[in-house]
Amino acid sequence: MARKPLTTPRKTATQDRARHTVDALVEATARILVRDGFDRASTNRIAEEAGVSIGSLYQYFPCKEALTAAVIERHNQQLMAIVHGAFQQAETEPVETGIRLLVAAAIEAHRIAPALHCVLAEQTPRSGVLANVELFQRSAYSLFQSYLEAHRDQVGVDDLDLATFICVTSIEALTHTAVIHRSDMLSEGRADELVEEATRLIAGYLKLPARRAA
Amino acid sequence: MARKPLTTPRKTATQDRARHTVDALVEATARILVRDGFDRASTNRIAEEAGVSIGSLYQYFPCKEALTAAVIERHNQQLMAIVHGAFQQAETEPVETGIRLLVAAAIEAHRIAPALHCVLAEQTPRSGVLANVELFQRSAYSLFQSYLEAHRDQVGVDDLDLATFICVTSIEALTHTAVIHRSDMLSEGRADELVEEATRLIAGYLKLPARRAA
Amino acid sequence: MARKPLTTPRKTATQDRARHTVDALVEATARILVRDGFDRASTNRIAEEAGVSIGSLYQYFPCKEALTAAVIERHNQQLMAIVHGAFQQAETEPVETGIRLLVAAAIEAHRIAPALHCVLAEQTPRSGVLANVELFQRSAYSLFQSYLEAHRDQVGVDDLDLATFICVTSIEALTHTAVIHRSDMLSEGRADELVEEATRLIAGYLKLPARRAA
Amino acid sequence: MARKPLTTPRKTATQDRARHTVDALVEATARILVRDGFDRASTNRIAEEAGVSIGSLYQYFPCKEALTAAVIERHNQQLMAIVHGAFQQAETEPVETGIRLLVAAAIEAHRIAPALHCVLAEQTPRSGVLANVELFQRSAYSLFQSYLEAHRDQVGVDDLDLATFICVTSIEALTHTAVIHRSDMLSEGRADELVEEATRLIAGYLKLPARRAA
DNA sequence: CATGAATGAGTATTCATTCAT
DNA sequence: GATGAATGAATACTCATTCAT
Repeated sequence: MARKPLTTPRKTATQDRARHTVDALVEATARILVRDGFDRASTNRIAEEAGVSIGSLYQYFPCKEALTAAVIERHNQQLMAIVHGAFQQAETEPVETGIRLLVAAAIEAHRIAPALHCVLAEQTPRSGVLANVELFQRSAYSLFQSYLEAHRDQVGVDDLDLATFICVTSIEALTHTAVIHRSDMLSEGRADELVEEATRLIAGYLKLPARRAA
Repeated sequence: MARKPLTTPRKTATQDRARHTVDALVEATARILVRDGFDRASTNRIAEEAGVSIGSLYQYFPCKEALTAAVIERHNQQLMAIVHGAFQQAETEPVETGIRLLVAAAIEAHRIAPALHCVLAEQTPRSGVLANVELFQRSAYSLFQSYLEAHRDQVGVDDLDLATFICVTSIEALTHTAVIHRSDMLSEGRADELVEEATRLIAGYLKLPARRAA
Repeated sequence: MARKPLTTPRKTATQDRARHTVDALVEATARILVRDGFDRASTNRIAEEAGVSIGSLYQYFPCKEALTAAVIERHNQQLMAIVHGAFQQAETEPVETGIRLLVAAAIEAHRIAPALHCVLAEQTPRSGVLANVELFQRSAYSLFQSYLEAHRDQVGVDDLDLATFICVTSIEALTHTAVIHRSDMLSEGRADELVEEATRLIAGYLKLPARRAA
Repeated sequence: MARKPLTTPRKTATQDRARHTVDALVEATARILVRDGFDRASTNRIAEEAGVSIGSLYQYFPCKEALTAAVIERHNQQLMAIVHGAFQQAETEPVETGIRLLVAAAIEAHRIAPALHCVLAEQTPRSGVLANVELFQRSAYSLFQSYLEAHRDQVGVDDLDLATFICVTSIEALTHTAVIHRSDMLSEGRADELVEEATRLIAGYLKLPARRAA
C-alpha cells in the first residue's frame, strides 16, 4: 500500500515531442495487450514496441500500472463518447425507444475494440490503481439514473437506485457477454434480435406497475 | 506405480498423508488467492502457507495452473450444489415463484466465498486449464434452458436460446455485482428487495407475449 | 571428493528377486539414456521405467552415478567379449591379417549398441566414478601391446608403448567416428573399404622399418 | 532500437561498457567450465564469477547454451588460426614435411587451452547450438581434402574422401589423446618422437600404392 | 531530456536423496 | 525388504525499475 505510486503521468506533455512519445507508449501498450496478453506486456517490450527507450517510458509513466491505466482511460473515453451520445438521443424519446437506443449504443461501444476490451476485462487485474474501469460504470450509472428520473411518469419503479442497478448491470452484462463470448449473436440480422429482446427485458421491467402501492 | 501389495493399511495410511497434503495445498491456494491476490500467489508461497515443501507441491500438481484449477473446481462444485438444488425446487413451481427461488439461490451461491469468487472472477486469467470457470456457466445455462422448456406454456418467448442467454446472463450479473460490489444491497431487509426486483425483471420478461405472432 | 560415494552395488544380489530388480534397473537406465538422453535420466524416472520404487533403487545403487557406472560396465563387458575374441584369432595370424581382424572387431563392437555408445561417449560426464570407460581402453591397450610383442619380428617399431598408443588410438577413433558420425561409411560394401584402408594405415605403419637404426 | 542520435561518443562509451560485460561473461564461463566442469556451470555462478548481475547476463546471452557457444566459438577461432597457418606452410612442402607440419600444428593447437578443450570435448553436450564444435572439424576436413588434391601426384589413394577421413580422424585423435590423457608423451624430447611417429603413420599411409590397380 | 546498461529479487520447476511406515 | 511421500537446494530465466552517461 504505502509505496503505491501514482497513476497520473509524471508531467503533462506540453511539448509536441513529449506528447508524441506518450501517445506512442499508450498505443504500444494497447497493441501488446491485445497481441500478447497482459502477462507478456513488460515495460521493456512496450518501450521497444513504441520505439522509445525504457528510460523515456519511466519519464512519463511512474510505473507499469500507470500505462495500463492510461489505456483504460482512453478506452473509457471512447466508450463514453458513444454512451453519452445515446443518452442525449434517448432523452427526448419514449422509454421503449430510449432503452432501445441505449442497448444499441452499449453493443456499439463494446464493438469499438472488442479484443482490447476483453483483455482489459478478463486479464487485467483490478488491483489498486486500475479500479478506474469502474469510473465508466459509475458514470453510466448516474446518467441512467438521471434518465429514469426524467421519465418517472412512464416508469413504475419506486426505488430509483435499485432500478438503476438492475438496468445498468443487466445491459452491461448482456452486451458485454454477447460481444465477448457470443459473437454469433451479433451476426447480421441476429444483432437486431438481441437488441429487441434486451429492450423487452428492460423496458418491460420499467413499465411494470410499482410493487409497493402502499 | 510399482504393483501395490495387499496390505491396505499401509497403502491407506500413506494415502491419508497424501490426501492431507493435497487438501492443505488447495486450501492454502484459496487462502492466498483471497489474501494476496492471484499475482502474488507463487508456488513457493503456496507451499509455505500449506506447511509443505515445494517438492511436495509438484508431486501432486503438475504446474501452477493445476492448483488454481483445483480451487476453481472445488468452488464450482459448491456453487453447483446450491444451484442444482434450486432448480429442483423450482421445477414444480409456477414461473414467478421458480425464478424467485433461482435468484435467491444465485445470491446464496455467490455468498459462499465472495472474496474467493471475486478473485476467481476478476484476477484469474481464463487461459488454458482454467476455462472451467465457464463449465459452471455452461451447466447453469443448460439447466435454465431445460427449465424454460418445461414451462413453455407459461412463457411467451419464441427463441429459447436467446431467452436463456438473457435470463442467465442477467441473473448472474445482478447477483454477482450485488455480492461483489454492492454488499450494501444485501443487508438485512434490502436483500429481499433485490430478489424481488430481479424476479420482476426476469419473470416479467418471460411472461411478456412473444414478439413474433407472425 | 570426500563425500564421493562408492560405485559398487550395495549388496550382491544373492536372491533371485534382488538380481531381477538390479537387472531391471540397469536395463531401464540404458533404455532411458538412449531414449531421453543423460540429462533427462532422473533416478525417479529410472525407477518408474524399471517398475521399481525409488526406495528400492537406492537399496541397490548408492547414487545416480552408480547406475550409469553399471550400464557402462555392462557395455564394456560386451565390447570386451568381442575384442578379446578378435585378439585370440589374430594371435596366430600374420600382422596384416591380424590387424584386419582387429579393425573389423572394433567396428563390430561399436555396432553392438551404437545409440547407447553415443550417449555414453558424448553426454555422460566422465567425472569421478565414471572414468571406467577408460578401463576398457586400458585393457585393449595392454592386449595390443602383448600382440605387438608377440609379433615383434614382423614389425619395425622400436618404441612399443608409443606404437601401441598410435595404433590403439587410431583404430578406436576411426571405428568410433565411423559408427557415430559417418554411418554412411558402414553401408553394405563400403564397410569393407573402411576396414581395408584402416588396415593399410595400421599394418603399413607397423611394417615400416624402424626409424632408429642406431 | 530507438534511433541513435549522432553523438558517437556517448554511444561508443556505452558500447565499451557492454563489450566489457560480454567479455567478462565469456571469460568467466571458460574459467568455470575449466574449474568446476560443465554441470556446475550455472548461469548464476557464471554471472557471479564475471562480477555481473544475472540480469546483465541475460541481456547479452539469450540462454545458457549461448554462453557455451560463445566460448566454443572463441576457442575454435584460436584453433583455426594455428591450423590455417600450418596448412599454408604445408602447401608448398613435400608430403612428408607437410604432414609433419600439420601434426605439429595439431599438437600446438590442443595445447592452447588443454583443460578447456577437454571440458568442451568431454563434458559439453553437442546438442543444438553447440554443434559448432564440429564446425571446426568440418573445416579442418575440407582443408585437408584440398591439401590431398593438391598433392595427388605424391599420394597413392584413390578414394579422397575416405583417405581424408582416415588422416584427419587419426591426427585429431592422436594429438587430442596425447594432450589430454598422455601429457607424459609431450615432455621435452618425447614430443618430437610423437610427431615423428604420427607423421610416419600418416605419410606412410598416403605414400602406399593405391589398393585398386584393377 | 533521452538513453540503455545494469540490477537482483522473484518465478516456476526439477531431482537426488532420505526415512517413516 | 520394499514403498513412496516428503524434502529443499538448485536451476534457468524474467521484469519492473534505477541511474550514470
